[in-house]
Amino acid sequence: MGVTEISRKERLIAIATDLFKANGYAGTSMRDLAAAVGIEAGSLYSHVRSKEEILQAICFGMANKFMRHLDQVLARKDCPCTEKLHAAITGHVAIITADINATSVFWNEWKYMQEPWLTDFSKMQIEYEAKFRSVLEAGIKTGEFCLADPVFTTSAILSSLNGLQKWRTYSMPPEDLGQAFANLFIKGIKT
Amino acid sequence: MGVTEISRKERLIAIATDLFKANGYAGTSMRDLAAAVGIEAGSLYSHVRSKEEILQAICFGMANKFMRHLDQVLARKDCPCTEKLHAAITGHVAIITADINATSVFWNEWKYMQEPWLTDFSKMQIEYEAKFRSVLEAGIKTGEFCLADPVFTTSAILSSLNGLQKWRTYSMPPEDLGQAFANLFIKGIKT
DNA sequence: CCTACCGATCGGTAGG
DNA sequence: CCTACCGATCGGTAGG
Repeated sequence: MGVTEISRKERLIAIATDLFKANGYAGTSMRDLAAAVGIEAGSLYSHVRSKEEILQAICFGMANKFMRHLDQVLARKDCPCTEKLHAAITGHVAIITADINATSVFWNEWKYMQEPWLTDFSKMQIEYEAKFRSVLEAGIKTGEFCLADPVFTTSAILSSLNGLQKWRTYSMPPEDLGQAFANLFIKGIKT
Repeated sequence: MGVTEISRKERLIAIATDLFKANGYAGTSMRDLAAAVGIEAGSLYSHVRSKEEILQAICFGMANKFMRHLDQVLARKDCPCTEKLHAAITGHVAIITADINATSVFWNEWKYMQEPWLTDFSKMQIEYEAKFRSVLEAGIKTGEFCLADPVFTTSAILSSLNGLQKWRTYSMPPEDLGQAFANLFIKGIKT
Protein backbone atom coordinates (compact mmCIF):
# COMPACT_ATOMS: atom_id res chain seq x y z
CA MET A 1 0.00 0.00 0.00
CA GLY A 2 2.58 2.56 1.09
CA VAL A 3 4.76 1.88 -1.89
CA THR A 4 1.94 2.13 -4.39
CA GLU A 5 0.62 5.29 -2.79
CA ILE A 6 3.99 6.99 -2.96
CA SER A 7 4.82 5.96 -6.48
CA ARG A 8 1.43 7.03 -7.81
CA LYS A 9 1.83 10.41 -6.18
CA GLU A 10 5.33 10.72 -7.56
CA ARG A 11 4.13 9.78 -11.02
CA LEU A 12 1.46 12.44 -10.73
CA ILE A 13 4.06 15.02 -9.72
CA ALA A 14 6.33 13.99 -12.59
CA ILE A 15 3.53 14.48 -15.10
CA ALA A 16 2.57 17.79 -13.49
CA THR A 17 6.20 18.91 -13.78
CA ASP A 18 6.13 18.45 -17.54
CA LEU A 19 2.83 20.31 -17.86
CA PHE A 20 3.94 23.18 -15.60
CA LYS A 21 7.09 23.54 -17.67
CA ALA A 22 5.20 23.50 -20.96
CA ASN A 23 2.22 25.69 -20.04
CA GLY A 24 3.15 27.30 -16.74
CA TYR A 25 1.57 26.73 -13.33
CA ALA A 26 -1.29 29.18 -13.88
CA GLY A 27 -1.71 27.90 -17.44
CA THR A 28 -2.16 24.30 -16.36
CA SER A 29 -5.56 23.25 -15.02
CA MET A 30 -6.21 20.31 -12.76
CA ARG A 31 -8.31 18.95 -15.61
CA ASP A 32 -5.28 19.13 -17.94
CA LEU A 33 -3.31 17.21 -15.35
CA ALA A 34 -6.05 14.64 -14.81
CA ALA A 35 -6.29 13.99 -18.54
CA ALA A 36 -2.53 13.52 -18.79
CA VAL A 37 -2.56 11.13 -15.84
CA GLY A 38 -5.56 9.27 -17.21
CA ILE A 39 -8.09 9.84 -14.43
CA GLU A 40 -10.94 12.28 -13.74
CA ALA A 41 -10.23 15.72 -12.31
CA GLY A 42 -11.91 15.08 -8.97
CA SER A 43 -9.82 11.96 -8.45
CA LEU A 44 -6.62 13.98 -8.25
CA TYR A 45 -7.65 15.08 -4.79
CA SER A 46 -7.26 11.60 -3.34
CA HIS A 47 -3.54 12.01 -4.05
CA VAL A 48 -2.89 15.67 -3.35
CA ARG A 49 -4.60 18.21 -1.14
CA SER A 50 -4.35 21.02 -3.67
CA LYS A 51 -2.76 22.16 -6.91
CA GLU A 52 -0.27 24.18 -4.94
CA GLU A 53 0.94 21.16 -2.97
CA ILE A 54 2.28 19.79 -6.25
CA LEU A 55 4.16 23.01 -6.93
CA GLN A 56 5.61 22.96 -3.42
CA ALA A 57 6.85 19.39 -3.88
CA ILE A 58 8.61 20.29 -7.12
CA CYS A 59 10.18 23.54 -5.93
CA PHE A 60 11.41 22.37 -2.55
CA GLY A 61 12.53 19.04 -3.99
CA MET A 62 14.89 20.84 -6.33
CA ALA A 63 15.96 23.39 -3.72
CA ASN A 64 16.95 20.58 -1.37
CA LYS A 65 18.98 18.81 -4.04
CA PHE A 66 20.92 21.98 -4.83
CA MET A 67 21.52 22.75 -1.18
CA ARG A 68 22.61 19.24 -0.19
CA HIS A 69 25.20 19.13 -2.92
CA LEU A 70 26.62 22.55 -2.16
CA ASP A 71 26.90 21.71 1.53
CA GLN A 72 28.93 18.63 0.63
CA VAL A 73 31.29 20.73 -1.45
CA LEU A 74 31.71 23.33 1.28
CA ALA A 75 32.54 20.63 3.82
CA ARG A 76 35.67 19.50 1.96
CA LYS A 77 38.90 19.98 3.91
CA ASP A 78 42.26 20.88 2.38
CA CYS A 79 40.60 21.64 -0.93
CA PRO A 80 41.63 24.66 -3.04
CA CYS A 81 38.84 27.14 -3.69
CA THR A 82 39.28 26.66 -7.42
CA GLU A 83 38.46 23.00 -6.98
CA LYS A 84 35.51 23.79 -4.74
CA LEU A 85 34.11 26.22 -7.27
CA HIS A 86 34.61 23.67 -10.01
CA ALA A 87 32.67 21.09 -8.01
CA ALA A 88 29.94 23.57 -7.08
CA ILE A 89 29.40 24.47 -10.74
CA THR A 90 29.52 20.95 -12.17
CA GLY A 91 27.29 19.62 -9.40
CA HIS A 92 24.75 22.39 -9.88
CA VAL A 93 24.68 21.71 -13.61
CA ALA A 94 24.36 17.94 -13.09
CA ILE A 95 21.28 18.48 -10.91
CA ILE A 96 19.79 20.72 -13.59
CA THR A 97 20.43 18.35 -16.49
CA ALA A 98 19.11 15.39 -14.47
CA ASP A 99 15.69 17.05 -14.52
CA ILE A 100 15.39 20.01 -16.85
CA ASN A 101 11.62 20.31 -16.49
CA ALA A 102 11.71 20.33 -12.70
CA THR A 103 14.43 22.98 -12.88
CA SER A 104 12.24 25.09 -15.11
CA VAL A 105 9.37 24.92 -12.61
CA PHE A 106 11.76 25.53 -9.70
CA TRP A 107 13.12 28.62 -11.39
CA ASN A 108 10.05 30.12 -13.11
CA GLU A 109 6.95 29.05 -11.20
CA TRP A 110 7.93 29.22 -7.54
CA LYS A 111 6.36 32.67 -7.25
CA TYR A 112 2.90 31.10 -7.43
CA MET A 113 3.33 29.49 -4.01
CA GLN A 114 1.51 31.06 -1.08
CA GLU A 115 2.89 32.02 2.29
CA PRO A 116 4.59 30.66 4.31
CA TRP A 117 6.22 28.59 1.56
CA LEU A 118 7.01 31.65 -0.49
CA THR A 119 9.14 33.16 2.27
CA ASP A 120 10.81 29.85 3.12
CA PHE A 121 11.71 29.31 -0.50
CA SER A 122 13.12 32.80 -0.94
CA LYS A 123 15.25 32.32 2.16
CA MET A 124 16.67 29.10 0.75
CA GLN A 125 17.55 30.86 -2.49
CA ILE A 126 19.30 33.66 -0.64
CA GLU A 127 21.12 31.17 1.60
CA TYR A 128 22.26 29.15 -1.39
CA GLU A 129 23.60 32.20 -3.12
CA ALA A 130 25.45 33.25 0.05
CA LYS A 131 27.09 29.84 0.39
CA PHE A 132 28.08 29.86 -3.25
CA ARG A 133 29.50 33.34 -2.85
CA SER A 134 31.56 32.26 0.16
CA VAL A 135 33.65 30.08 -2.17
CA LEU A 136 34.47 33.11 -4.30
CA GLU A 137 35.29 35.22 -1.26
CA ALA A 138 37.56 32.54 0.17
CA GLY A 139 39.32 32.26 -3.20
CA ILE A 140 40.01 35.98 -3.21
CA LYS A 141 41.67 35.70 0.21
CA THR A 142 43.86 32.82 -0.88
CA GLY A 143 44.83 34.73 -4.01
CA GLU A 144 43.29 32.18 -6.37
CA PHE A 145 40.60 34.51 -7.68
CA CYS A 146 40.64 38.09 -8.85
CA LEU A 147 37.23 39.72 -8.98
CA ALA A 148 35.92 43.02 -7.73
CA ASP A 149 32.38 42.14 -6.70
CA PRO A 150 31.56 38.63 -5.41
CA VAL A 151 27.86 39.45 -5.12
CA PHE A 152 27.71 40.36 -8.80
CA THR A 153 29.83 37.46 -9.98
CA THR A 154 27.82 34.91 -7.99
CA SER A 155 24.59 36.15 -9.52
CA ALA A 156 26.13 36.19 -13.00
CA ILE A 157 27.34 32.59 -12.69
CA LEU A 158 24.10 31.23 -11.22
CA SER A 159 22.01 33.07 -13.81
CA SER A 160 24.03 31.46 -16.54
CA LEU A 161 23.74 27.94 -15.10
CA ASN A 162 20.04 28.21 -14.32
CA GLY A 163 19.41 29.58 -17.79
CA LEU A 164 20.12 26.07 -19.05
CA GLN A 165 16.46 25.18 -18.54
CA LYS A 166 15.57 27.47 -21.47
CA TRP A 167 18.17 26.23 -23.95
CA ARG A 168 16.57 24.77 -27.06
CA THR A 169 19.50 22.53 -27.98
CA TYR A 170 22.87 21.50 -26.60
CA SER A 171 26.05 21.57 -28.68
CA MET A 172 27.56 18.87 -26.44
CA PRO A 173 26.40 15.91 -24.34
CA PRO A 174 24.66 17.08 -21.12
CA GLU A 175 27.36 15.50 -18.97
CA ASP A 176 29.97 17.81 -20.53
CA LEU A 177 28.07 21.03 -19.84
CA GLY A 178 29.24 21.39 -16.24
CA GLN A 179 32.88 21.20 -17.30
CA ALA A 180 32.29 23.81 -20.00
CA PHE A 181 30.65 26.25 -17.56
CA ALA A 182 33.41 25.67 -15.00
CA ASN A 183 36.11 26.35 -17.58
CA LEU A 184 34.49 29.57 -18.74
CA PHE A 185 33.87 31.05 -15.31
CA ILE A 186 37.04 29.90 -13.60
CA LYS A 187 39.10 31.40 -16.42
CA GLY A 188 37.00 34.54 -16.08
CA ILE A 189 37.94 35.07 -12.42
CA LYS A 190 41.39 33.44 -12.15
CA THR A 191 44.31 35.57 -11.03
CA MET B 1 -6.82 62.24 -31.22
CA GLY B 2 -4.02 60.07 -32.62
CA VAL B 3 -1.62 61.11 -29.92
CA THR B 4 -4.06 60.44 -27.11
CA GLU B 5 -5.01 57.10 -28.55
CA ILE B 6 -1.41 55.96 -28.79
CA SER B 7 -0.38 57.17 -25.39
CA ARG B 8 -3.39 55.56 -23.72
CA LYS B 9 -2.64 52.28 -25.37
CA GLU B 10 1.01 52.56 -24.38
CA ARG B 11 0.06 53.33 -20.81
CA LEU B 12 -2.17 50.28 -20.83
CA ILE B 13 0.69 48.14 -22.13
CA ALA B 14 3.07 49.56 -19.54
CA ILE B 15 0.68 48.64 -16.74
CA ALA B 16 0.10 45.20 -18.26
CA THR B 17 3.87 44.68 -18.38
CA ASP B 18 4.13 45.17 -14.63
CA LEU B 19 1.23 42.79 -13.96
CA PHE B 20 2.54 40.12 -16.35
CA LYS B 21 5.91 40.29 -14.66
CA ALA B 22 4.40 40.04 -11.17
CA ASN B 23 1.72 37.40 -11.78
CA GLY B 24 2.53 35.93 -15.17
CA TYR B 25 0.52 36.22 -18.38
CA ALA B 26 -1.82 33.34 -17.54
CA GLY B 27 -2.06 34.57 -13.96
CA THR B 28 -3.19 38.05 -14.95
CA SER B 29 -6.84 38.54 -15.89
CA MET B 30 -8.19 41.31 -18.05
CA ARG B 31 -10.18 42.31 -14.97
CA ASP B 32 -6.92 42.66 -12.99
CA LEU B 33 -5.58 44.84 -15.76
CA ALA B 34 -8.73 46.94 -15.99
CA ALA B 35 -8.66 47.56 -12.24
CA ALA B 36 -5.01 48.64 -12.40
CA VAL B 37 -5.76 50.97 -15.31
CA GLY B 38 -8.85 52.33 -13.60
CA ILE B 39 -11.56 51.34 -16.11
CA GLU B 40 -14.03 48.48 -16.51
CA ALA B 41 -12.94 45.18 -18.02
CA GLY B 42 -15.05 45.52 -21.15
CA SER B 43 -13.57 48.92 -21.87
CA LEU B 44 -10.11 47.45 -22.42
CA TYR B 45 -11.34 46.15 -25.76
CA SER B 46 -11.67 49.62 -27.22
CA HIS B 47 -7.88 49.86 -26.91
CA VAL B 48 -6.74 46.32 -27.71
CA ARG B 49 -8.25 43.51 -29.73
CA SER B 50 -7.26 40.81 -27.27
CA LYS B 51 -5.17 39.97 -24.24
CA GLU B 52 -2.61 38.37 -26.48
CA GLU B 53 -2.13 41.50 -28.55
CA ILE B 54 -0.67 43.11 -25.43
CA LEU B 55 1.76 40.24 -24.98
CA GLN B 56 2.79 40.50 -28.63
CA ALA B 57 3.48 44.21 -28.29
CA ILE B 58 5.72 43.64 -25.28
CA CYS B 59 7.64 40.66 -26.66
CA PHE B 60 8.27 42.00 -30.15
CA GLY B 61 8.98 45.47 -28.81
CA MET B 62 11.87 44.09 -26.77
CA ALA B 63 13.04 41.72 -29.50
CA ASN B 64 13.28 44.64 -31.91
CA LYS B 65 15.28 46.73 -29.46
CA PHE B 66 17.80 43.94 -28.93
CA MET B 67 18.07 43.23 -32.66
CA ARG B 68 18.47 46.86 -33.71
CA HIS B 69 21.31 47.41 -31.29
CA LEU B 70 23.16 44.25 -32.23
CA ASP B 71 22.89 45.09 -35.93
CA GLN B 72 24.49 48.46 -35.23
CA VAL B 73 27.37 46.78 -33.44
CA LEU B 74 27.88 44.26 -36.25
CA ALA B 75 27.99 47.05 -38.83
CA ARG B 76 31.08 48.65 -37.32
CA LYS B 77 34.08 48.66 -39.62
CA ASP B 78 37.70 48.32 -38.50
CA CYS B 79 36.58 47.35 -35.04
CA PRO B 80 38.31 44.56 -33.08
CA CYS B 81 36.05 41.66 -32.13
CA THR B 82 36.82 42.26 -28.48
CA GLU B 83 35.39 45.73 -28.80
CA LYS B 84 32.36 44.46 -30.68
CA LEU B 85 31.66 41.85 -28.03
CA HIS B 86 32.05 44.49 -25.35
CA ALA B 87 29.52 46.71 -27.12
CA ALA B 88 27.14 43.81 -27.73
CA ILE B 89 27.16 42.87 -24.05
CA THR B 90 26.89 46.37 -22.60
CA GLY B 91 24.17 47.30 -25.10
CA HIS B 92 22.16 44.17 -24.36
CA VAL B 93 22.42 44.87 -20.64
CA ALA B 94 21.46 48.52 -21.10
CA ILE B 95 18.28 47.49 -22.89
CA ILE B 96 17.47 45.07 -20.09
CA THR B 97 18.04 47.53 -17.27
CA ALA B 98 16.06 50.21 -19.10
CA ASP B 99 12.96 48.03 -18.68
CA ILE B 100 13.41 45.09 -16.36
CA ASN B 101 9.71 44.18 -16.29
CA ALA B 102 9.38 44.14 -20.08
CA THR B 103 12.50 41.97 -20.22
CA SER B 104 10.93 39.55 -17.77
CA VAL B 105 7.81 39.24 -19.95
CA PHE B 106 9.91 39.00 -23.11
CA TRP B 107 11.92 36.19 -21.59
CA ASN B 108 9.37 34.23 -19.57
CA GLU B 109 5.94 34.76 -21.11
CA TRP B 110 6.51 34.71 -24.87
CA LYS B 111 5.48 31.04 -25.00
CA TYR B 112 1.87 32.06 -24.42
CA MET B 113 1.66 33.69 -27.86
CA GLN B 114 -0.21 31.82 -30.58
CA GLU B 115 0.92 31.07 -34.08
CA PRO B 116 2.14 32.63 -36.26
CA TRP B 117 3.70 34.96 -33.70
CA LEU B 118 5.21 32.09 -31.77
CA THR B 119 7.23 30.93 -34.76
CA ASP B 120 8.22 34.46 -35.77
CA PHE B 121 9.43 35.16 -32.28
CA SER B 122 11.43 31.96 -32.03
CA LYS B 123 13.08 32.75 -35.34
CA MET B 124 14.11 36.16 -34.08
CA GLN B 125 15.62 34.60 -30.97
CA ILE B 126 17.59 32.10 -33.03
CA GLU B 127 18.71 34.83 -35.42
CA TYR B 128 19.83 37.04 -32.57
CA GLU B 129 21.84 34.25 -31.03
CA ALA B 130 23.47 33.47 -34.39
CA LYS B 131 24.48 37.10 -34.88
CA PHE B 132 25.86 37.27 -31.38
CA ARG B 133 27.78 34.05 -31.98
CA SER B 134 29.28 35.41 -35.19
CA VAL B 135 31.23 37.90 -33.09
CA LEU B 136 32.78 35.08 -31.09
CA GLU B 137 33.58 33.10 -34.22
CA ALA B 138 35.21 36.09 -35.87
CA GLY B 139 37.27 36.67 -32.74
CA ILE B 140 38.53 33.11 -32.82
CA LYS B 141 39.72 33.62 -36.40
CA THR B 142 41.55 36.84 -35.56
CA GLY B 143 43.14 35.11 -32.59
CA GLU B 144 41.50 37.42 -30.04
CA PHE B 145 39.39 34.71 -28.43
CA CYS B 146 40.14 31.19 -27.32
CA LEU B 147 37.06 29.04 -26.82
CA ALA B 148 36.17 25.56 -27.95
CA ASP B 149 32.44 25.85 -28.55
CA PRO B 150 30.92 29.19 -29.72
CA VAL B 151 27.39 27.77 -29.59
CA PHE B 152 27.79 26.88 -25.94
CA THR B 153 29.56 30.10 -24.97
CA THR B 154 26.97 32.27 -26.69
CA SER B 155 24.16 30.56 -24.82
CA ALA B 156 26.07 30.78 -21.55
CA ILE B 157 26.65 34.52 -21.96
CA LEU B 158 23.10 35.36 -23.03
CA SER B 159 21.62 33.23 -20.25
CA SER B 160 23.66 35.16 -17.74
CA LEU B 161 22.66 38.57 -19.11
CA ASN B 162 18.98 37.71 -19.48
CA GLY B 163 18.97 36.28 -15.97
CA LEU B 164 19.26 39.88 -14.75
CA GLN B 165 15.46 40.15 -14.84
CA LYS B 166 15.28 37.79 -11.84
CA TRP B 167 17.91 39.45 -9.66
CA ARG B 168 16.50 40.66 -6.39
CA THR B 169 19.10 43.36 -5.78
CA TYR B 170 22.09 44.88 -7.51
CA SER B 171 25.44 45.33 -5.82
CA MET B 172 26.24 48.22 -8.18
CA PRO B 173 24.40 50.95 -10.11
CA PRO B 174 22.53 49.49 -13.12
CA GLU B 175 24.67 51.45 -15.56
CA ASP B 176 27.76 49.61 -14.32
CA LEU B 177 26.34 46.12 -14.83
CA GLY B 178 27.14 45.93 -18.54
CA GLN B 179 30.80 46.70 -17.90
CA ALA B 180 30.94 44.05 -15.18
CA PHE B 181 29.44 41.37 -17.43
CA ALA B 182 31.75 42.34 -20.29
CA ASN B 183 34.82 42.13 -18.02
CA LEU B 184 33.88 38.70 -16.73
CA PHE B 185 33.11 37.13 -20.07
CA ILE B 186 35.84 38.73 -22.12
CA LYS B 187 38.40 37.61 -19.58
CA GLY B 188 36.82 34.17 -19.69
CA ILE B 189 37.41 33.78 -23.42
CA LYS B 190 40.49 35.92 -24.07
CA THR B 191 43.60 34.29 -25.55
C1' DC C 1 -11.21 6.46 -8.43
C1' DC C 2 -15.93 8.31 -10.53
C1' DT C 3 -20.20 11.23 -11.00
C1' DA C 4 -22.19 15.27 -10.30
C1' DC C 5 -21.87 19.46 -8.82
C1' DC C 6 -20.53 24.15 -6.18
C1' DG C 7 -19.52 29.27 -6.58
C1' DA C 8 -16.14 32.00 -8.78
C1' DT C 9 -13.87 33.68 -12.53
C1' DC C 10 -12.28 33.68 -17.26
C1' DG C 11 -11.78 36.28 -22.25
C1' DG C 12 -14.63 38.60 -24.91
C1' DT C 13 -19.07 40.96 -27.03
C1' DA C 14 -23.48 43.81 -27.87
C1' DG C 15 -25.47 47.90 -27.50
C1' DG C 16 -25.33 52.13 -25.99
C1' DC D 1 -15.83 54.13 -21.70
C1' DC D 2 -19.92 51.58 -19.13
C1' DT D 3 -23.61 48.03 -18.24
C1' DA D 4 -24.98 43.68 -18.74
C1' DC D 5 -24.15 39.60 -20.30
C1' DC D 6 -22.36 35.13 -23.09
C1' DG D 7 -20.49 30.28 -22.85
C1' DA D 8 -16.48 28.14 -21.04
C1' DT D 9 -13.58 26.89 -17.55
C1' DC D 10 -11.51 27.20 -13.03
C1' DG D 11 -10.04 24.72 -8.14
C1' DG D 12 -12.21 22.01 -5.23
C1' DT D 13 -15.95 18.98 -2.67
C1' DA D 14 -19.75 15.47 -1.42
C1' DG D 15 -21.07 11.10 -1.60
C1' DG D 16 -20.44 6.94 -3.18
